[in-house]
Amino acid sequence: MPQATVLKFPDPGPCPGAVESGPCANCGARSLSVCARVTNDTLRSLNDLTEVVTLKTGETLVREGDAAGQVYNITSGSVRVYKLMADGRRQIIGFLFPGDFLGLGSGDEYAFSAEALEPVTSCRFSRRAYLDLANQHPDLEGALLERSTTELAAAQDHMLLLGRKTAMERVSSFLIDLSRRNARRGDDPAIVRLPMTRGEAADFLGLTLETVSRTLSALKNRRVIRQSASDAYEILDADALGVLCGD
Amino acid sequence: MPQATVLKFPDPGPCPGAVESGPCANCGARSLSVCARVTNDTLRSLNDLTEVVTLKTGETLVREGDAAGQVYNITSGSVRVYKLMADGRRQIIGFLFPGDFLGLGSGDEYAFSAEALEPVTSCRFSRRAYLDLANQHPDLEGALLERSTTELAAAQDHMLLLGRKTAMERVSSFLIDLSRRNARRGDDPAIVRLPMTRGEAADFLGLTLETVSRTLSALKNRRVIRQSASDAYEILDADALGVLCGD
DNA sequence: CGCAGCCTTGACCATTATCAACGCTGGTGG
DNA sequence: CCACCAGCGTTGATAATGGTCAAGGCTGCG
Repeated sequence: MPQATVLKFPDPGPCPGAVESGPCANCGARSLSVCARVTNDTLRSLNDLTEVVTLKTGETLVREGDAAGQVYNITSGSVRVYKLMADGRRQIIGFLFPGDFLGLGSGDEYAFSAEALEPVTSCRFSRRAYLDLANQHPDLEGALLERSTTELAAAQDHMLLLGRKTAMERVSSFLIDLSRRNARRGDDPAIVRLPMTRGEAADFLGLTLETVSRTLSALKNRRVIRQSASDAYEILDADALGVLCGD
Repeated sequence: MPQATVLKFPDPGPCPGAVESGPCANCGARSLSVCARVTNDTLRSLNDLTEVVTLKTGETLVREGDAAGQVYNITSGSVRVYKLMADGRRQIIGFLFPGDFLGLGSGDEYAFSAEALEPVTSCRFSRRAYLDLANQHPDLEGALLERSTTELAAAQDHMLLLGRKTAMERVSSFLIDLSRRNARRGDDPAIVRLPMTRGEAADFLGLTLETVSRTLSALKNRRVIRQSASDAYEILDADALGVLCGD
């Protein structure tokens, strides 16, 4: 089983939620995730209980059923979060990118597993300590609730996708979603990177890898997207994609 | 458009979360939903901002896109929560039964609509006031977070169902889920009531109404379930159902 | 250079959707 | 009071979307 490399967090380093692209433009703290609501004072407290964790491709962050003791904030790379059925069928619940949290909304045990899709760096801290800290900092508590609300809304959108959308609508929605997440992080929304395999995209979209491949090919043939790197597509016609996604 | 009947809450009446079956066995408060964690003092404060709302079949509790000003706690009846696509395709996000909350984990706007599946009574209170109160009562805040965690876990289970399960596995999982919810409310887990139409069950399970009907017939023919009323089934072989549900 | 892993494409198949007919039930109005 | 009708449920026949199986190509790494 792969083991994570653990480095002690340098003091005074970036706060949880910091990303490689640097400090947040709004609050000056090096955090994309919580800056809008959380004071620098709170951020300093968070710093004290953080350690940096780096993982290689395929290494495990959390395992379904394990005690939910830790929270991660991704600072670089990407992560797959998934559930397995007894016979090996896999549903990927979501992909995490820099700025995203893992494990905040868990009960006593993680209800999912999470693995690095590519080399990952993350800030890890105790979930208990984080929740205690949130109790003392209403601004952090608010950010936490807002975060879980966003996550739930995304889950509901994904239920609509899985339950009612066609293959073309699913793939189009996926590209739009990735593009929007780029925009939120300050990356180019026209260039969508797909760090996951076709099989992983399929397990996220409720399809097979062949159907994902065929559908991407169809979008290429229609000149809606263009392959701009081995793992990236350029969106040529965002309007068409918006129509194809169904909503 | 149907209009809800609004009655002023009688003082000192049941707290939000109360159900018709009476007070909670643990804390004495008439609440199924928050009793495990919330003090009677907090409950009294909640009482003050509550009004009772009754709805007839088909009436609307909240509409997707409306300002998320109110929270509901269902005390009797059942509710469908759903999202629509532009062309009318519907994904039902979940069904609510007595003790369930609606609208707690919302942003500025509701991301879904909700309608009464049958006559409903509920306690309604201001979301803002509720969140403010939660800020002052750590026990309530904790209950709130726990609730949103549970909801998220349920959403993730449902994603697995929608993305990866067969029709038989979906219907079996659905029956098991309803049975478990019965047990949690103190009802008989062997008798599952289906207050929704086949079409509504289908829109929840990502199937068509015909497939739901056929699958229930197959379960009847296999003597796994038995129709015990026009809208209820008895689970004859819970073990078989457990195998059929896939996990 | 060769191999492993991933991607693409084709041919065929199966699960589930669609279309259709008909039965049941409960509510309404003659 | 009974007949009719609307809405729901069941079942059958057929169709289509996406899955399965298979072959071959590309890329990167040892």
